[in-house]
Amino acid sequence: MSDVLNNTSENPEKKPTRIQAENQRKIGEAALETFAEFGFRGATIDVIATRAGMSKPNMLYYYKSKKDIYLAVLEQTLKDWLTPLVELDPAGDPQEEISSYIRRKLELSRQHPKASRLFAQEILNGAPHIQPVLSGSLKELVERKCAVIQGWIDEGKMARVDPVHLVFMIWATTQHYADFQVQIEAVMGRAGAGPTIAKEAEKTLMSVFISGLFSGDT
Amino acid sequence: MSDVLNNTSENPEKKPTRIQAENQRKIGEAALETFAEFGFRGATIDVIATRAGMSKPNMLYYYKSKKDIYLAVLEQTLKDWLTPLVELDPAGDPQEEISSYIRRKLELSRQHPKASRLFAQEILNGAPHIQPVLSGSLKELVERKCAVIQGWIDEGKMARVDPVHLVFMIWATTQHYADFQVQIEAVMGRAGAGPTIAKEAEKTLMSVFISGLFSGDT
DNA sequence: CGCCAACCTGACCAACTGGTCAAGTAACGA
DNA sequence: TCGTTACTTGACCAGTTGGTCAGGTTGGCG
Repeated sequence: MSDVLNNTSENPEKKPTRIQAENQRKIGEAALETFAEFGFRGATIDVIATRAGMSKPNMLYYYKSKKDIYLAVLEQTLKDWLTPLVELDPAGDPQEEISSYIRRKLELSRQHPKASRLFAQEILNGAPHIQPVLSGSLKELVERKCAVIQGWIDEGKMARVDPVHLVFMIWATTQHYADFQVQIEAVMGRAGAGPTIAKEAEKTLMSVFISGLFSGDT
Repeated sequence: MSDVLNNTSENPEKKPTRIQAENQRKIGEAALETFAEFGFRGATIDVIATRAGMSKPNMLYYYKSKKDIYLAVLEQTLKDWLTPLVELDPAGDPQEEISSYIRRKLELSRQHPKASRLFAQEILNGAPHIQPVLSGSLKELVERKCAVIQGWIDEGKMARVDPVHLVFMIWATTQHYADFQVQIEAVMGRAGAGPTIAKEAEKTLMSVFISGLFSGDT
């Protein structure tokens, strides 16, 4: 009997085969794409398996259920997601720190738009799988970083804005370019101009945020 | 035979009965809620019918298919959606116009969060039903209004930012409070404090946008 | 009151969905 | 080379889903 599998994240067993690693990568990619497009309920494991280039039973050999696949890919996404905020440095220069936070978030949005959309879907669906994370570690992280921002404000180093809403503004504006990509491309009338749009976006965001936060009229 | 029904938007027939109006309203409300939460594929007509308080066949007596229901509610949403931008007045004072545009969008987000989420779902799904609208009348509207903003910029009345990205920023920040409501409430740790959050949000958005756009250092 | 169209429903169906299983094939160390 | 284990699959199943239909009930108007 071989029941060593389904290494979602629980078994303490041996290292994965080459085939295992490769197939899990394929599945992850296909799942990300599919869940990002249709949400958990709307996505079907048939579609995911097809996009991953394997049969449905074979996919279920690696992850034992649709939910398992979803959780695996969501977990990875979530981790990547928080990294930029984690890196906001209390000891750094406020303007520099906020600038590079925005830049990092924009870059993440541009390089992993599907991950952003997956996350958006989860939240839109009511965050049924990650509610605890949101009101747990995410809340805690946000509070910690908001305290840092509040400190900068109190020192007169930036405009007096509500830190948490500022964070929301940054999340909103940066993720927008991933989540609403279709709309943006439609409105701007050029589907292939990703890099150009990204450059313009960064310039605009920077301009508004920086002069909105550091222009001195607190 | 009675086949006068299915007045999605095509038949040129007589005015709707009181029962008709009432049931279509119920269906619309339930459909909005359900599609907003699960997207087109993830929503089921059973759930919609149940939430609307009627049997599935009866619902299908008013709209002949799931897609019909979806299109009806999406169409209405889309109309409401564009109103604030339409009202941006070229003859008005730039700061006043942009301020009230943001305020109107925020208000819309607050009063119709489900509509916002429905729209977000449609875009995330790749906008399969409204692509033409996006690259047609929406694109046109945005271009017209961006020309107005560009005019203000050229007259030195506001900061030199790319108008279309400014519009995206406003869309992103305002809709965020509807689309990511669950996340916001989780992070802020108070589910019932809608009005309070909205007030803080408006203050923060205003502050950043206004001093970002009108603080004079172009 | 009597009639007709509007309204409503349980029962049904074919297609799809998540998931299982027995059995077959490929990889690889001894 | 051979046996064990990892890998893969077609066929299948039970539950769900979008949608139909024949027939029953109700509202309102003459």
